[in-house]
Amino acid sequence: MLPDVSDPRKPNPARRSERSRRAVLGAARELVSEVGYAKVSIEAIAARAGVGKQTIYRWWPSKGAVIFDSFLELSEGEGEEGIRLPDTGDLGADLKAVMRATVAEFADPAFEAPIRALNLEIIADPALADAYREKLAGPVDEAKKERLRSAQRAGQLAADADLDLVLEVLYAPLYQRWLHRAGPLTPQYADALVATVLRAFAP
Amino acid sequence: MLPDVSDPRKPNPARRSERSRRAVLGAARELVSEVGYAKVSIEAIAARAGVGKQTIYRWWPSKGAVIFDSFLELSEGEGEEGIRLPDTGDLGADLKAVMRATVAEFADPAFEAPIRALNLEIIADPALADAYREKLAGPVDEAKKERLRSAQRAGQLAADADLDLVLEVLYAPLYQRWLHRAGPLTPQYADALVATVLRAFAP
Amino acid sequence: MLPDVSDPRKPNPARRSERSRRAVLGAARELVSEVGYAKVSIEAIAARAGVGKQTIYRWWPSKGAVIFDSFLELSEGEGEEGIRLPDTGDLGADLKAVMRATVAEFADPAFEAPIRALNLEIIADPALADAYREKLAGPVDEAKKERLRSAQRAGQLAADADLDLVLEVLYAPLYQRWLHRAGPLTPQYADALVATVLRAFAP
Amino acid sequence: MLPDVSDPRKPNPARRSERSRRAVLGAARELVSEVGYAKVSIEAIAARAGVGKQTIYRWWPSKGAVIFDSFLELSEGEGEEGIRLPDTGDLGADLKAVMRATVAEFADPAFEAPIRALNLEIIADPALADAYREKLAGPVDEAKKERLRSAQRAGQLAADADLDLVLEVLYAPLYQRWLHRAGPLTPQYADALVATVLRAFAP
DNA sequence: GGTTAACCGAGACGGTACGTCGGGTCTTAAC
DNA sequence: GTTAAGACCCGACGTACCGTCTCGGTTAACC
Repeated sequence: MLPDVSDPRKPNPARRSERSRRAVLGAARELVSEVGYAKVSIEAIAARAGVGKQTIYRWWPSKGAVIFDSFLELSEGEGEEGIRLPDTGDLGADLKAVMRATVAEFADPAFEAPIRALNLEIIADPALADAYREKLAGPVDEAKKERLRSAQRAGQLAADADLDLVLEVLYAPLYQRWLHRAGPLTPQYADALVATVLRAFAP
Repeated sequence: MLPDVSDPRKPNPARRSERSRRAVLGAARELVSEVGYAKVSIEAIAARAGVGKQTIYRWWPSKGAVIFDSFLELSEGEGEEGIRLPDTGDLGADLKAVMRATVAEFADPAFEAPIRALNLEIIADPALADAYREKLAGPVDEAKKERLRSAQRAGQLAADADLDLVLEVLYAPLYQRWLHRAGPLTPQYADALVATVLRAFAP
Repeated sequence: MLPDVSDPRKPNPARRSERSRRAVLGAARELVSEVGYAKVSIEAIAARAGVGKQTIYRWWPSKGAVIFDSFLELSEGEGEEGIRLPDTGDLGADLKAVMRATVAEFADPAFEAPIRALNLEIIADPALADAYREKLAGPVDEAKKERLRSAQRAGQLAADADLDLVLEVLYAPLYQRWLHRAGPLTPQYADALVATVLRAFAP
Repeated sequence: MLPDVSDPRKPNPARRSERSRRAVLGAARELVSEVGYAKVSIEAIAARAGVGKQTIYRWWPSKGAVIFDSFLELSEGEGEEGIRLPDTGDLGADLKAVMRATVAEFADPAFEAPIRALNLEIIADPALADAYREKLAGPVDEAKKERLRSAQRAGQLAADADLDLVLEVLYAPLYQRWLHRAGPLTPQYADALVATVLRAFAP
């Protein structure tokens, strides 16, 4: 057997220190909350984590990747497969509940800084965008689509509706408002989006 | 009347060098296209523009502000009041044309770097976001709403539709796809968005 | 007749503002005392004096020249020709008095900064060294030599003694000690120097 | 024992790069010769040495200290204990030889710039003055005093003469002339100083 | 007594260097 | 062989001054 040909001095993950990994991700999370994404430096993460800079460079390709991983870490184990939206049989009511919760989450100033940081990374770095879609957004979107399929079966949504499009029409306006700080995020706004989608994709 | 109390050594705009201003904005524009937003440095802008660094720091608060201004500069005088959307009387056809053009613009790799740069700034800096909405997005949005009002009068759009919401539903999904590189931007996608809006906000 | 060939836009001294001249020299003096020679900037002198920078550049070739002039100003009118050393007939006693006074002056911390500044300039700039010898040191040295000649006539000093050398042997050790901070400047030290000179140049 | 409380992030000298140290001192030496002390910048030293600026700031407190060190380096290993003045038994002859050599050295234009630079630093910075006396002047002065003691034993010099004073009377006039460019440095001048000292401190 | 040339204050300009921060690489010692 | 530690080279930061260059506004000399 040939030795790993994609050689470039790859470290051996088997010997990786779990202790250091967690310390780095924890420090990254703290620092993003404290000083904001732009002002976080690898130097500071290493110092806070009590870790050599090299240890960070060895295992992550960029500052963005570290911080992204620190978000991943948070969301993991959250439900383990178990992400599932409420299904009372009334699509409108269920969507309103979910959208109002989303609006509330975005409006929480405590989440402002880290979520914005996460989005800046994703926008700037295609690789992170892929990882985001696969690891974070993907499972959630799948759960949402599952609820929509249930609605289709119940005759509350056009059977031929493009579910990706439905989700985009539902979430993108909210996302854009928040991203651009273009207006207030209120429960009424959430309701309006749900109403719009129900009308656009009625059977 | 008191002499401007917010003293901190403000420079006198009357003596500002127009020559330097244009050189800086031009250099900023070039550099963003060449190396991308993140890698542009004030140092490089000053060097390229043949200008002292202090001249930049004197008139702009941040790198983002310089680059933002360089975009503003581009769009100015573009229409001078004259932004107006086509109005053939057929809202669907007109919107499709506009949306397809927008899709094409976003897909053009030459605009990728600068537009992404602009968006990163806007997302990261509330002050720039305000300026963006007022100076760049505002006039365009107003023109779009004007077209929608025309459609309302023609009975092609619900008279009580929230035009801000209409625009968001129309553009935000497209914007999000592009921002997250979440899928291809095709003419079909543009058409689908138009169809969705027409259905959602039908009279 | 040719117009002044050494043309380079010489300003006309007749129109020079005496007010500005004094303000500049005063500010220079103050700043040297406050922050030390090395940290004085032309910018600061101009600001303190309430004068445009150009006004300084118009009339002085360098920072050193300004500061040097500020010293000249101080010493002028001091005696107008009238510098004369005490002559009681006892050379030893007279020299001791003068040397002890000199020692005391050098030891005064208030004079430390400015005198050191003056010396740094003189050492670094040959032109200023010439001006110093002519305008400041010259008259004083001449007065000292006059006293020595009186001593020669009185038979207290060798008639063929090289008076420049005598002065150097008297003052240079003191000067060097002060300049290099190589030891304490005491009245005893002054006395020792006088004794040395009297022995070396006894008739 | 407490760990060095004067904490401020002191670097660890054990890990210091000898390569960088020598490169910096070499570059400093060259630049002083080429452009003169005042025009040497830390930036230029770093560039010439192929060294990061931080490496200089890490190990030296000021430009003066770097340049001073570059002189120290030169004089080291020069004699290793071995500084010793000629002792033919004839103090006058020996001193004349030494003083004439000193005069010749000072008159050499190649040494003018660096030596003047060294002196400016010493005069301006008390810390460097101390280092100078201890590391450079000290050993040489001790050798000179040794020769003088030998002369005292031989009855050529007053047994109670203050040797520090003797050295000052011998060297300070010469030093002052050179520093102020106050006159020519000739072998005759050297002889005159020796004669003066011999007379002043004759037994 | 009115014109005009100069000096004046102010301060923006293109630059150089400052001293600091952080990036990413490399070395050392400890485990 | 990975780790914590941290020195290294490098590039950029934002600031301080440099010496030059307009600007209006006095001001003194000459018409």
